Amino acid sequence: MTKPIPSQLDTTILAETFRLLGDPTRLRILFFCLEAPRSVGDIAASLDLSQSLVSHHLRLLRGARLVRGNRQAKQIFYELADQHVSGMLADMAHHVCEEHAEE
Amino acid sequence: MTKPIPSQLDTTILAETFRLLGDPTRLRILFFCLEAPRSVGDIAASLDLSQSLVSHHLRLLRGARLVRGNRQAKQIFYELADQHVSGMLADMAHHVCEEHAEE
DNA sequence: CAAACGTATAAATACGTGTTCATATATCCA
DNA sequence: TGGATATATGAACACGTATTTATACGTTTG
Repeated sequence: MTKPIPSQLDTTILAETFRLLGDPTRLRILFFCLEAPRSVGDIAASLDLSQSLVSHHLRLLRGARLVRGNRQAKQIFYELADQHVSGMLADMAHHVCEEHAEE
Repeated sequence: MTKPIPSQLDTTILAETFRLLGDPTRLRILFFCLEAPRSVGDIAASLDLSQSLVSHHLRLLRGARLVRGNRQAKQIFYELADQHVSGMLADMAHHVCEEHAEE
């Protein structure tokens, strides 16, 4: 039940994750993949982004193990990789709505 | 019990918060203030940062209503402004420890 | 009031990074 | 195998931003 301060290293690692979540485009991609696994093309078309841009962002998200891609024929379907992340995103999506009500 | 996708605007707002959390220095400041309200000088000394740098970061955190400062004589003590944020940070601090155990 | 202390602001710089454009890799189909 | 589709990669650029240095503002105490 302690509330220890994370080490500087832990903090840096955690910040790295937050940093990735801190881009609107990436966050939109994550929320879109939160509903269901989505192909790169679907993401690009649905969010009105270039295929290249989506791919670049997915690479970063993959590198941080935030998303996970499954090849299905020509397409690759991406989904949230971690229960932690998807849970947190869902919470955040919930909180962001409440924020508007406050004050 | 729905799991709606946040609007693009909501996502941008949320990303703004994540972006602020995505810097190691700021995150260290937040964790340090999570334990107790801290003066700017205390933050700077304890985390080995310049007073100016701490002040700059606090300004950003204040702007996003993530921290809140109370003047006490010459010093200003900063603490986490929002229950949401402090709760999330505590969770994160918890998760980041678990991560190490995984795999 | 003036000096001292604590904090905030301004300007400048160095660096990272989001985006685009062009091209490469990979998988399927005729 | 060759063409078509889907995804990934590389280079280049524009822009934001974290940090430093110097200075200003505000508050307390002689």
